[in-house]
Amino acid sequence: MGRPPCCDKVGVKKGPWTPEEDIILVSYIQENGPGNWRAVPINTGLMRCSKSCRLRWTNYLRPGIRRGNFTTHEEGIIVHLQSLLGNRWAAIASYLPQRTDNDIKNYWNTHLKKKLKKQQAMGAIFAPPPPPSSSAETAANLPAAVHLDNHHHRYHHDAIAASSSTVDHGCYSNPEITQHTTITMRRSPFADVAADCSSSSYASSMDNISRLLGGFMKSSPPTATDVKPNIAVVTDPFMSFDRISGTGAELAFVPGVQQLQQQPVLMGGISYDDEATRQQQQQLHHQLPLCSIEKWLLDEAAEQVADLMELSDGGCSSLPLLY
DNA sequence: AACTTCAACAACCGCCTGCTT
DNA sequence: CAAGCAGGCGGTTGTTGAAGT
Repeated sequence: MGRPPCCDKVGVKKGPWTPEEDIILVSYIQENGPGNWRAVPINTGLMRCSKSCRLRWTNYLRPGIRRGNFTTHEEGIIVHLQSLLGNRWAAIASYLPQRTDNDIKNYWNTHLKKKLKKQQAMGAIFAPPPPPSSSAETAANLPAAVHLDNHHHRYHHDAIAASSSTVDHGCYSNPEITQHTTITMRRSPFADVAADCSSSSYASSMDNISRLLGGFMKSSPPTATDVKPNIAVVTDPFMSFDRISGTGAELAFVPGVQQLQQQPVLMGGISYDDEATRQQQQQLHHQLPLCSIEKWLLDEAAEQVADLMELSDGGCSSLPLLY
């Protein structure tokens, strides 16, 4: 037979989470680590279903999440990836490690969709036909799994993970994680978590309640699960992480970062400020075989989109009809 | 000041896949 | 091998605050 039922729906609380519930959940995860969500409501006494607990943790409570204030660069990435992958928000979110799929999805639905609609309307009047380097062409270079199978998008992460070589810089390594993961920069779970977020409602103003719990997870050895929020990997060494600066660690950017078993680490812990380092990065970059989508991410296209989006913000859009 | 409309986003719902028993 | 659940994902709804009338 199968597993016992997750949680009976009778007596399950719905609606917004209270600070008390958040603290209970965070405290529990602090002790036991994320995972085994079925046990969470049972052991904590929370009148929430396991799914709700997981969602609350994944989208709002876990350290390392940035909320709101999407940069133009991030917008460009989202727009471009959406044009390639469709509404596969988890896949898109894997390229923006500090963003959750839910956040990206909401941002798309409330901001970007309108923005693009507007731009399309403008483009229909003013824009020339799409250039040869349109998304269709780019998509043609992607691994088949990327654009063929909507229900198996996780396989494209696998494909990416498998196609990406790993480079051991010896900065940090976690034996708990598979051989894919070789280096990460340890980052304080609370380092600038949502530092610049400002919101009035509880769910947003408490956008990371774990900050309230000093030393969260500090004592716990990093496991395959709890390392996730603390690391990030850079596949694009020249990607602008302007809004992430000051965190005390270089951030990582990795396909499938949300899926633990898929965390190949390509680079880490390197400053891109000086030219020597930049050349070093370029060398490294050339040494690393990248799969198509990563190559694409390194392509100028994303920047072009970002630039165009920026232009369009000024009210004079000439965005090519990529979408 | 009161009411209506709009925007933003948190959270729920249902489906799918893979795993456990 | 099959049944059935957990976890993950995307779509959608509900709630709240801001802006407009």
